Amino acid sequence: MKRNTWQREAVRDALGSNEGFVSAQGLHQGLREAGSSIGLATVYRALADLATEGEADSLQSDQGESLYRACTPGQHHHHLICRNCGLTVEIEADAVEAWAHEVASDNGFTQASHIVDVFGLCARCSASPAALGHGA
Amino acid sequence: MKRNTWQREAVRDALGSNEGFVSAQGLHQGLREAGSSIGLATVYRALADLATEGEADSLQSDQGESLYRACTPGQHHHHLICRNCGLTVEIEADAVEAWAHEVASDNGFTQASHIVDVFGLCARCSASPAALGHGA
DNA sequence: CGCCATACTGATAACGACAATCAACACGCG
DNA sequence: CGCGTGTTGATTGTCGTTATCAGTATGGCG
Repeated sequence: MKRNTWQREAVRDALGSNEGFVSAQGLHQGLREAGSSIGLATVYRALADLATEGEADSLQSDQGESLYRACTPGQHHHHLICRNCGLTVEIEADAVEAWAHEVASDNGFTQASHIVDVFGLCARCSASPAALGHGA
Repeated sequence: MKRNTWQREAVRDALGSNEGFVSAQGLHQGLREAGSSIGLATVYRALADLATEGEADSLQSDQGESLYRACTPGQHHHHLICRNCGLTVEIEADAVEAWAHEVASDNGFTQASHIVDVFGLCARCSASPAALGHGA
């Protein structure tokens, strides 16, 4: 049986109140700082569950860290992510979906799935080179 | 000065003689079994160098492992990867490149880059359900 | 309302991948 | 041949994630 725990809710809530992708550890730290006594392992579990149930999307950062973000459930979409501030925009890509399946078929592949994410600098970060953090 | 060592060559060679993506540790193990006395750290270094120089492509496995594969140097391309046997086909996707930049621009993003990989089952694995290992 | 079974929690240990360390070494050059 | 230095490789450390396991809270039921 699946129980209804405040911890699960806390993670879901923290995820929903975040604009970009967050790491499990970052989320845990944020919750702790907000006064919660939630455990790290629980955050990992909750995030894994959320991702499995389709309520959260996950991707891997450059360093191999898993990042999570709340997403529109039951809808296939991709992400446009700001490399600097983490701002994330959900994007749809019917054309890309079609292309992926076509390419797969052309090569005899079946059961095609795909990973498609676009990284860049959002308008604000593009306009603020100083914020890029590589100031000499 | 950059030296010409047999280790670097061994890694490059091992990478080239492999059809799909390999993990650093897998490659190291393979070289060891082939009689080489190359060290694990050296394999990591060589792979990182190769990837930096554009002679190898890298992607992250589901478990967060970094996988490498030899690729056509200096050319931007993506991959169609068999989920079962690892067979990899290089694919070009001008349309997707254009789409990615367009979507980024539409949302005010600059310096767009993207991750695009397609997974599926290759013709052989599609025809051999028994090989999928989850016989039920 | 209180009890019980059990799913869940959370601190910690284990684990795996990877990076850093550092002495020994080999390559290339004079 | 001998020197300088980039490279190697065994080992250690770091970091993210998962497993462990006893304690706890949840929710159904008497």
